[in-house]
Amino acid sequence: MVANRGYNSTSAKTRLRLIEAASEILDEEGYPAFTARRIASRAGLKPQLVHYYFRSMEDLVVTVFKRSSANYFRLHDEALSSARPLHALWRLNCHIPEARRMLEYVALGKIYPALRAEMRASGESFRALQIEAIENVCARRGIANPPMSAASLAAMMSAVARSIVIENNVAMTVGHDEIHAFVEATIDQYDPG
Amino acid sequence: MVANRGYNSTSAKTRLRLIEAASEILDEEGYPAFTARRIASRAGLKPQLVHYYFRSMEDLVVTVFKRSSANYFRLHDEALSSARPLHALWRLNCHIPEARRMLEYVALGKIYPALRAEMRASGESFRALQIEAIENVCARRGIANPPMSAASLAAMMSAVARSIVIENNVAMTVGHDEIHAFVEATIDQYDPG
DNA sequence: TTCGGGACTGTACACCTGTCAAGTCGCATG
DNA sequence: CATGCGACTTGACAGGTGTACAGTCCCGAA
Repeated sequence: MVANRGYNSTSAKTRLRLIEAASEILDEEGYPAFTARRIASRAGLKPQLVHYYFRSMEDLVVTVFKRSSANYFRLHDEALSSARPLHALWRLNCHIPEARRMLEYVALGKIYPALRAEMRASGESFRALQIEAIENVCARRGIANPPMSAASLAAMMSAVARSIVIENNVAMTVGHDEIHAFVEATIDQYDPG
Repeated sequence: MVANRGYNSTSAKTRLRLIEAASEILDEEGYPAFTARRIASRAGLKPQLVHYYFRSMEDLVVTVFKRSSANYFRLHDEALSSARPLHALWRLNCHIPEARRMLEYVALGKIYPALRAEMRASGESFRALQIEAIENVCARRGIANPPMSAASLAAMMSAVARSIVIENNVAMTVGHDEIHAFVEATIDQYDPG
């Protein structure tokens, strides 16, 4: 007779190893390598264990994403609490490994609806936090007429950073330095150093 | 004995049907459906014909991309030759089907190096054309100190448009209207209506 | 010492993928 | 009429995918 199929054992060591391996695979080889067999082999485990600990690949990818997201939340929170929150946020947005990973999730989102839902939830809440942080900066610095609204600054930062990463993936470079400098200059108007 | 394997017959009707079908599949079902069998079935043809007309899936995807790209070149050229080139370009950038398609190519680029190379080439040349067009507008209108450099405006337009589409894919909306309005307002400073 | 249950393994299924080799058909040319 | 060749079909290969289910092991409680 079987089995609890440790779906819920959030602490099981082997389960964590799988999550870790899946995360590394996504970072190093991208979404096409996100398969049960590759992940298990990366973790030094039998492929069947993936379905012992996770109902399905969708379940796994959502779990991995949630972990990424929680991790990112810490960095994000740290950035927004720092002395110059907007610069810190911009630096975080431009952090290549994080941005690349998000791109893999975008691809996997085409396949797994539950992942899309999770991405939407976390994406919206990160953006809300950013908007709040930008408004706080404006209030603190007494900036009444900022160059752009808080929402559009937040959206622009993530759009530009994401785009640079996408284009780097195909070895494009034209305009990257310029747009990067422009965003930095814009941020400087809020949060001068 | 076989066969010329119509690799080069650029005009063969069946070959064109396959390219057309591949293009539609990419638009309607996305990169996961970009397989020889699905494409052939969509074209009402036997799957093996794909490899009769194309050396490999990579060969096919590159061919399809080149066609997209050539098509897009016409729209792009038309936009840049219009009375208000920057607004027309912005509208083109925001045209959802085109932007979504590009996203599928990004995903497929992870798998096919030759596609990446093609994307790089066409991407760089589109951007160069845009920069030139922006500089022309500045010269024509006598704008000596534009709000941002031509290169960064071009990069920003495509970054923002692309990002909105990515986020729409996961049903995110926060900040879209605002950033869209900001880009439009920026463009207005170059090319007022 | 028995027993139960959680952790893991072995084996397998059905399906899908890109790719290939050989054969067939029909038409146009000699 | 024969030949040849391009267009297409048949059939298959090797490998990959997610997923299922029964069996085995081991350890801790009774």
